[in-house]
Amino acid sequence: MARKRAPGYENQREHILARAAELFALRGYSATSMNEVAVACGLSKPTLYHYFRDKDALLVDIAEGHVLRLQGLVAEVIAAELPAQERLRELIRRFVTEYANAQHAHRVLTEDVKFLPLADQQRILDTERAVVAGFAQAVGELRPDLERAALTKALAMLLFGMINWMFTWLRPKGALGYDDMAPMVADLFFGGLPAVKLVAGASMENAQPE
Amino acid sequence: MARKRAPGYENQREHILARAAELFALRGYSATSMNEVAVACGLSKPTLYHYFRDKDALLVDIAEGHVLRLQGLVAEVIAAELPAQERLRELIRRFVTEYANAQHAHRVLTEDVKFLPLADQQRILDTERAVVAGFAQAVGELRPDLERAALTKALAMLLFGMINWMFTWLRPKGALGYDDMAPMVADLFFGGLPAVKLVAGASMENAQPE
DNA sequence: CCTACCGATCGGTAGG
DNA sequence: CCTACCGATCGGTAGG
Repeated sequence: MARKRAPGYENQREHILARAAELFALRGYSATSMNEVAVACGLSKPTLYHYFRDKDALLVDIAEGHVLRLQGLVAEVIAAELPAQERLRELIRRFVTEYANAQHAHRVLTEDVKFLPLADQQRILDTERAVVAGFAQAVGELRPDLERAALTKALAMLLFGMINWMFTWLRPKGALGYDDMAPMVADLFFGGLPAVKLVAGASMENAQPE
Repeated sequence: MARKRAPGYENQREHILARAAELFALRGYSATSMNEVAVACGLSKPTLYHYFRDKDALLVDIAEGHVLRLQGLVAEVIAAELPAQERLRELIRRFVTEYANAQHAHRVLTEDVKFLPLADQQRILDTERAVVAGFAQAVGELRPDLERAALTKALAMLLFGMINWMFTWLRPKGALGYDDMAPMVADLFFGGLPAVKLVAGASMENAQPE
């Protein structure tokens, strides 16, 4: 029979991940020392190493945990079986909310995954690709001609660009908040989608998603 | 009388900056050592320090040089006195071209400026703000109601999001290249702009541009 | 312009 | 014999 962990073990792990994500996001992964992480958590460094094998393990848990939650959101929305436009609008709304609640993890995902061993990078990238595919699928239902031209992923990535970039410039202390931005992004995207022209023989096989 | 620099001095500096920008963009600023930069340039570390005072000086020259070129592009296009839509379309086209020619510097600008002393960060950020203002001005001419609602900068930032993010995913070895993306972004943006609704009492004073 | 170093700090782990 | 931790310090390497 498996021995039980101390009761606070998982809570402590989550607390460490949250503090590490904040430090990595603000100062960068390489420039953040394990000692800084430990101090921010009120722990000694050996205690920190009790919860995580090494520095990379922190980064993997932060980035992969975030992207798996995103994949879960996509699955939930798809399961609701909404028409393509409502589905995509709901995806935008939920992603903006999720990003707002996990800004540090999101920044780590987009900026620090390159520091991981290739196997970890690849696994996270594959999950990102599945997320993008969920968005691209809806784009293809709205513009089947883009689907045939293999441009739906490009459009999905332009949409991700608007959303992801938002978290580099919007400081929602003012009157404009994330809740205002989601419909703005959706209106801009759905308004503009019919205006996008086909380009000569495009293929998107060589894109790196998210 | 000022002593003349060796004739190849400026060329050597530019060469070092290009190699350093590539390393910083691929591996991250903090994770790149000055010794790696020196080796990549075929120089000894002391020779590298002959051209640049310290590691930060490399970063400042790369990031500030890039953003000043962008500011120059904005000034050129404004001087052409085109109507707002053509002006913005030309800005998009030129920015995508400039980014494609300076991808490494662009990545350094968007990811590594946070490692600089605050004074340098602030100066670079001010230039970025001027660039964004050039885009936002054109948006305001197309949608004066957004101007009154202080939303033109938010729209300009969504546009920057699409363009900036492009360079994280598009690998233009395939059929789809940067030249194809500029009109796609422009069509999406101009098609969607009329569909954007006003949101309750928004203000953009607290945004961090670029 | 090189070899040879410095003060400090890195990620990770020893003994108890 | 387990877990959860501490004070101290390891071998290497960073920027300069």
